[in-house]
Amino acid sequence: MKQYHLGIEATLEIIGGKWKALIICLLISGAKRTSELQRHIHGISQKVLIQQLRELEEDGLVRRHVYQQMPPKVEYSLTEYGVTANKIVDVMCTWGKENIKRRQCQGEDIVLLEDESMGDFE
Amino acid sequence: MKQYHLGIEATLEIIGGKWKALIICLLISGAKRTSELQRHIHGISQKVLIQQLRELEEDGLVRRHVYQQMPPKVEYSLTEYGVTANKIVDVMCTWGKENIKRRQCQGEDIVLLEDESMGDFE
DNA sequence: CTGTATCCTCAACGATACTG
DNA sequence: CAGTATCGTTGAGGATACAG
Repeated sequence: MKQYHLGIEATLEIIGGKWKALIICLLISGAKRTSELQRHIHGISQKVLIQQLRELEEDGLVRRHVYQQMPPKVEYSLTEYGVTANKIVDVMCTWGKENIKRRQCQGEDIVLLEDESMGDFE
Repeated sequence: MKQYHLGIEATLEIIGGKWKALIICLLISGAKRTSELQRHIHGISQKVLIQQLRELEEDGLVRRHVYQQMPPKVEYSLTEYGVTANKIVDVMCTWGKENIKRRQCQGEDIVLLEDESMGDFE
């Protein structure tokens, strides 16, 4: 019998990885292909990306859709349950933006480049 | 110049570690001693706990207060800024609880033992 | 393009002992 | 009790090559 002591423990197990919240964040704006995701997640390798997607799939947050065609095309999207994680990701985005502003005011040399090219292209 | 593409990236850098959100969660209910924290965070070693606390301190979320006495006593608490992270931790707790319920309904053998002994003692 | 399989590296973590 | 130092382990993640 697995035991938790706080709700947050379960949350961290599922989206506590280094990249998962970010992946969900990107998928909120719509289904994305593997390569698309990788392009938007700076520093992640293909191997790890796919691995994280698999785990999110197992936990019921992400759905994988294969188009039978050549060349291959695969899209990942959020399940209805995955969409509920929106709540978390959303506050994380907001808080993060404020954090960046705060640090800029303190003189840190950082910048937030809002990615334009995300909504709908392909 | 450090570049971010989404607000959430900054958030993950700061509280994306394995334990940090949990630590903040525990500190919301009030200042805690090192040993107290360790007791509530199952599976963390003292070394890592202190390390994470130091990082949270550097990022301005946590304050360290040393009582000059023997035996030594140190308490950690949230700064005003740390308290703002409440928003994130709070949804994570809520979502986690719902996640546990959901999985219980699906037949998983898990349980959430709400820690009684947390608010005020000592 | 998507995904698997290897190999390899490095940093995070655990355990322990020790200091104040 | 709080914290540091050291050593050893392990596993996550990177790089690359290759298959469908």
